[in-house]
Amino acid sequence: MREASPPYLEPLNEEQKKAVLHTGKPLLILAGAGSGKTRVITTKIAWLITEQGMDPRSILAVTFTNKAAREMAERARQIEPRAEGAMLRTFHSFGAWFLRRNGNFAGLNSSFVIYDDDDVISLLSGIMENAPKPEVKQCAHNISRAKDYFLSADDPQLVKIDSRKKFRGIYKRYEKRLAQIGNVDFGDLIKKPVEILQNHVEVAKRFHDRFKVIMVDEYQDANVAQFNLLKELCGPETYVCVVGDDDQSIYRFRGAEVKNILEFPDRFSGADIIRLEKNYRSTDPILKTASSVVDNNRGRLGKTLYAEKGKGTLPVLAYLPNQDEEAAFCAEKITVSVKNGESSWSDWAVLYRTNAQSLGFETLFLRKSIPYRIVGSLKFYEREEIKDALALLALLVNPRDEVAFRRVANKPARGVGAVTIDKIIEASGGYNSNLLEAGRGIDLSAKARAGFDKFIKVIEEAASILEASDESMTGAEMSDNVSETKEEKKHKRAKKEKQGLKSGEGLSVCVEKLLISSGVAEYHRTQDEISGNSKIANLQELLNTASKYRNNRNGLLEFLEDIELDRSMEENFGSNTQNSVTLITFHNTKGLEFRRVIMTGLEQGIFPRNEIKDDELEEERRLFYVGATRAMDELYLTYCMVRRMYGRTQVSQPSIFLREIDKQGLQTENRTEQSTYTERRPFIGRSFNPFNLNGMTANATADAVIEERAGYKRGQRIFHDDHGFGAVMEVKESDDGPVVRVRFDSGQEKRFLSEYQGRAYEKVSGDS
DNA sequence: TAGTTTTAAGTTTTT
DNA sequence: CTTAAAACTA
Repeated sequence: MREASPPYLEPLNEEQKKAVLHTGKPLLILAGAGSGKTRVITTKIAWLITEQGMDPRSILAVTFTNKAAREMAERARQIEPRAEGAMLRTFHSFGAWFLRRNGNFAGLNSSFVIYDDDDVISLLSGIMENAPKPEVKQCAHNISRAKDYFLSADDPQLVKIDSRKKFRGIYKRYEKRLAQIGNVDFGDLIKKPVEILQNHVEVAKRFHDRFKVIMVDEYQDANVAQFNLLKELCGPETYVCVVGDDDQSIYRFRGAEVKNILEFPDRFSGADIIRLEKNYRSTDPILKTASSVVDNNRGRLGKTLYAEKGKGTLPVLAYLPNQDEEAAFCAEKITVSVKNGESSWSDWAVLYRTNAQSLGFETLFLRKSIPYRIVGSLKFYEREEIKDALALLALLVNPRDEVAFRRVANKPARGVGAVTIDKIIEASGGYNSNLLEAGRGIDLSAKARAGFDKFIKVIEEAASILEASDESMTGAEMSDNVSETKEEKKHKRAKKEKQGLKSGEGLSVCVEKLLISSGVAEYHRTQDEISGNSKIANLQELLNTASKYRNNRNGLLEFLEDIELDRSMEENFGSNTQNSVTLITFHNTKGLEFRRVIMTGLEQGIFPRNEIKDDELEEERRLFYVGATRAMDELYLTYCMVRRMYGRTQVSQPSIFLREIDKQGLQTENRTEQSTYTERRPFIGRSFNPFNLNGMTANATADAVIEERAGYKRGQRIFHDDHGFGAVMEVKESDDGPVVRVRFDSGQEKRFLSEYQGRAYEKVSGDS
């Protein structure tokens, strides 16, 4: 039946073509970085539609980040417009979509709200009465991990996550409370759908009938629960195709199991494996640099990537005096290149390990008028005023939401104190109890009663505005399996607006009313006046975003869900970000590419992080590999001599990764020579060669100089008048001179400024 | 008990 | 240095 092969297959190489045309059995595509896996997936979607006559709606493709999902949808649509009908989502957004329609099988109302980590901690601290905050956080984390591994509160395996006896009880109570409230956490978005599919054959059958093809991108980052979800979604007829690269597994800390990819052929019997080893993205020197680091890992399948691009300029290794100079270096390289017309702003990406590092680049780029955009979770949604607003909205869709209730019931103060709040929650007890109703029916002091009645009114009035424009949701609509992509939603929204539906205002009408009548707006306005914040401006920004949603219950649910699942909200904030430099964490770069990449902060303690175990070091190496392989043409690596951290300046040591790279394959640039810092600190003299990284000479020299200045050496035994005998653990620089860290035989550690030597403690001869 | 001031602690990474 | 928790005051 096949005629001449479609034109979009032309640019593919043999293996890629094989992967696209593959049918019949499960398929594992082992795709190295830059080997065109997104092209394979998107082309495959097009091919299935145009050549196999497949209904786009029966195709499901799952990714890990919203950005990847959007990009995939975009590229698939470019090849074949009908691909718009396919379902392209992140695992979590698929889970939410599933639960909105089938949550009733797990006793879940369709208008649940998704709790983020902060909400979970807040709920848990109510359960673990007067436990210290760090312990609550630990429990929250462990519960989340347990769900990653698909472990319920009664699972014997739970001890592997948390060995403490009480953990199981806490987990149980947490689950019970969450069920009473009727909300879910992130883990539930995966775990609950699996349970429903396992326990309800008829639901499973519906999904097996619906999705004939399931594809998973970045499969190396799937956790156990996500694997289970894939397994349950696959019926006997389903064609399953996963794409991954064990060298790019960077989410182990979140429960990702590389085993999933290694054991895929066992779990899906008869699976074929296709390897994509031709790299089209990067030049040979860039690929060599990336590989030389990840090659040091033990636990990997091992593969060779061939640079189809061939030769290119060598990556630049730059040594800078401090982080301000590091930012200046980036700014300079970028500006010069752009002004010369060699590149545009958007060709550039600045990568860092932790979000905190972005600040320095932001401030400098702002001053130098370098356009930039930050990719990553927006701290916008963590702000007090935004959380307040969202809590009010959450209460509107789910009046059982204890966490939201606690947050806003007495904000601004209206006489409903903690005691009253506890009383109301207590009274609500059990299932299906509306907190507002519960509060209405109990005895309260006159003051509390007046305040609480006001609060009820606020919520009810806002709800009535919503209800008024709600086209009531039919049961059919809820259980309907029809996919509704973002694009379709936008379409619908636009259409509604044309039909004269409060155009341009939408949901913001309701949000605004709520903010004003609750007094939250007024509260933050006065806060602004006192401390010169811009909380009101932030709330305004939230209103702008809300205006894009319909002013009814569904619109509100959609709004809250989008915020929980996609905190970047690019389409809402990204209007002026077309041509700008990208500031991004290493983790967030996964799946992206840039012509020119600057990897910053390559220092011990930053990247890789300090005090980590071997397997964690391997994950950091993979992270380095991911970052470096994002670069197409040019790669820059920067590290600093000193770095400010927690407000103190510390001498940095070059990242161990820099020692793993062959220096022959790099150009070096040293900007520390003329540094004023060097002049003030002559102890870092000629003998300190920053580029002599093979064999730790640089570090050893720097350390030795500091130790000499301090008059103490590592390992040395000392005696302290108050603390007794101990050993010097570390000698390092600080703003106030060398600092000595001592571990005393009693077990406790102390730090001393070495200038107090002789007064604070005497030296004792001998060593360990 | 609400709101302020003082003190301590702290940085992975994301859905 | 920034932010969260504890301690304190009105």
